[in-house]
Amino acid sequence: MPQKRVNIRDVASRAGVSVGTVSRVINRKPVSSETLALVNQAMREIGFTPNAVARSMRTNSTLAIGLVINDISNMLFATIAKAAEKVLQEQNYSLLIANTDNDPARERFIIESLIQRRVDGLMIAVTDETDHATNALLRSVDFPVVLLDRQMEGPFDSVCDDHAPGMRKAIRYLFDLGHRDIGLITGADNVRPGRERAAGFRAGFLEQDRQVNERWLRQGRLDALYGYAQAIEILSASSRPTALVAGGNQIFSGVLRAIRRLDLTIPRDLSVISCDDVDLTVLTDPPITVISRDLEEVGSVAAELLLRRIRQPREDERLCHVVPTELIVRESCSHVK
Amino acid sequence: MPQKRVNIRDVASRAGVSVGTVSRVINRKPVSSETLALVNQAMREIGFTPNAVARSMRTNSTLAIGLVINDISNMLFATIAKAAEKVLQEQNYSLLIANTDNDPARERFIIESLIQRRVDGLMIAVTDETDHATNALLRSVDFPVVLLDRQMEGPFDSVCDDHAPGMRKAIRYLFDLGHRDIGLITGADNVRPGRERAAGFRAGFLEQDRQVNERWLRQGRLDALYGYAQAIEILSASSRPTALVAGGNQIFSGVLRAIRRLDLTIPRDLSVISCDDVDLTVLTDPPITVISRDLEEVGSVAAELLLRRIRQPREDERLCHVVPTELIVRESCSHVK
DNA sequence: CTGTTAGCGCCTTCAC
DNA sequence: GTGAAGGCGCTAACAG
Repeated sequence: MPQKRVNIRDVASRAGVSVGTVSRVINRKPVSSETLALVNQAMREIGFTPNAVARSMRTNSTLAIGLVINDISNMLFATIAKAAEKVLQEQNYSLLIANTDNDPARERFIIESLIQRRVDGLMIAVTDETDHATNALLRSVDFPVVLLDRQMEGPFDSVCDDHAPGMRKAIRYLFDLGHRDIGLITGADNVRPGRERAAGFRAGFLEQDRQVNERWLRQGRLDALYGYAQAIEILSASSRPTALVAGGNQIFSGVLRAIRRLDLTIPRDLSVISCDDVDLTVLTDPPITVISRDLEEVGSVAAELLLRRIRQPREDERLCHVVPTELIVRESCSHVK
Repeated sequence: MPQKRVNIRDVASRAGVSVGTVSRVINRKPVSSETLALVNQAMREIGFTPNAVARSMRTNSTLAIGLVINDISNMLFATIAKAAEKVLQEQNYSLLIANTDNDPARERFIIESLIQRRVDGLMIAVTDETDHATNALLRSVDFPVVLLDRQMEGPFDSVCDDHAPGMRKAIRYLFDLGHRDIGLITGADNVRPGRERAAGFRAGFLEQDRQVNERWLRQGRLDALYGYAQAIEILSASSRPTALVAGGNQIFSGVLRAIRRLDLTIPRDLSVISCDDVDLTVLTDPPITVISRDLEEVGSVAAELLLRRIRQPREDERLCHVVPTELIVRESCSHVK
């Protein structure tokens, strides 16, 4: 573990030039080819590595971006993170990832820590869009913020998925198959995916001049446990829907668990549609019909939006990139009657 | 976007104290209760946020840890990352995540960037344990490094999983069921999980005084595409094994795809064992017998090891925490004959 | 093209 | 318990 306390000044004296010249070499500014060689050699000889902390301090830019999400071990966020990191890495930015675990207080703590670290930008899927403290904090920030499938008042760009239209397509599809008794389990209204999916669900029924059965519309959380509990409730009641939509990839995992537990067969006993295409929906038997979207697009567009805004922080209107949603029909839904 | 260019000096003059005193308040050093209140109020009034970059520069510590992996969208790494981040967050450390995409050159680039950023520590699952350039780079580093299920010469702590014994248990289990024709698809020898799983596989056969059928032992990569391709080859040959072990969670995904494609039924046509317990193995039908380990332990122990070493960088011998492996029997294997 | 110099914001002696 | 001063490593402005 060689302690490298070598700095630009050491390089300068070793190469017989000034620190300014070394700095220029590091930053690829015009330098005579002789001094360039000289400096490069000196750097190699004494094992110099530029100190990004000092540079950040001086340039007032850290080339670091924060990503704040519930849980990186959720495939959804992991996929988004990967795509975002790819874009950032190409531009020499680094990605700081922090999990809020759905805790607003923790979320705020994380944001403050990122502020102190002077990140150049932030991508965040806030835990609760109606949380005023978080909103105030995000508004107070002096770097660009991109919301990941969230809506909040403030000068934020966002990448949003077209959940509602997707859900309508799904409902229409189910109606076409003869289903009238349809359930949906998804997140609460304080978070865009839950809100939009529920809205699309209602819109789908409206379009058919049908009433939503409120007992079968469950809006709470987006996690597997919630999906499991609600599915058990809905499916073990005396009368149950003929089709159930899992409004979220983790919810689907819970729903499937419930279906196995109750020993139901898809699609004989129950038609099922999920959101987000993951291994599980493709590889389970039968393969599951899903409302899908390009998650990598979410991540890479979010990163690009951020970089753009960092480079030209014009005060003009905020962008909202919407990612389309698509119904992929597989074998998890059957005709009714 | 209020530009906050307030620093410790502004706070000091606002509060009518010296910068030293403000610094003491920030760092919770003893200060008279009056000045404490004074300073706190001043900080609030002018909206002061400590600058972690400047602090890092001064204290020579960034409170940042790097995590270098192939692909954060691999459940394996996502789970590890989550557990590690939790531990780090509690200690006020932040986590920088970068994907190598299995590219050694990119991996080196990332490591160098982390060095320049002066991270306080690094967790890494190197792409290729035999890569000398990467090894040299990691040895040259002046902060602690923890290897994630990898082995390399050098002053590195590591967290390793007990793959070989787990694989032996699996083989023994299959033999007990009457299987003699067993295949394994896993990573190459230049990466610990692949090497250990293959070793355990061979050991299992040795223990039974049986020969491994080399046609059915495939060591290449740990991704789904490789798993798929190899499974197709093995399973569509004129004679095929009665049992197949997927040596990795992504490989299993590919294997399952191949099985569906060839329209085989588990366990009637083929017994299957996978490694790592994920949604897919639990929820597919039938549920899959797996060699499992506690992935969260991997992440949290790695973080703890790192923090320990950061706090006391004694030169004493390197630690290798080994995480046990366990065979979870489910319904994917049947008796033979 | 190159050298010199003044800080970036903070912490840490050292006096008081 | 508090104030003053130096410097962490680097970049940017200016002068040559």
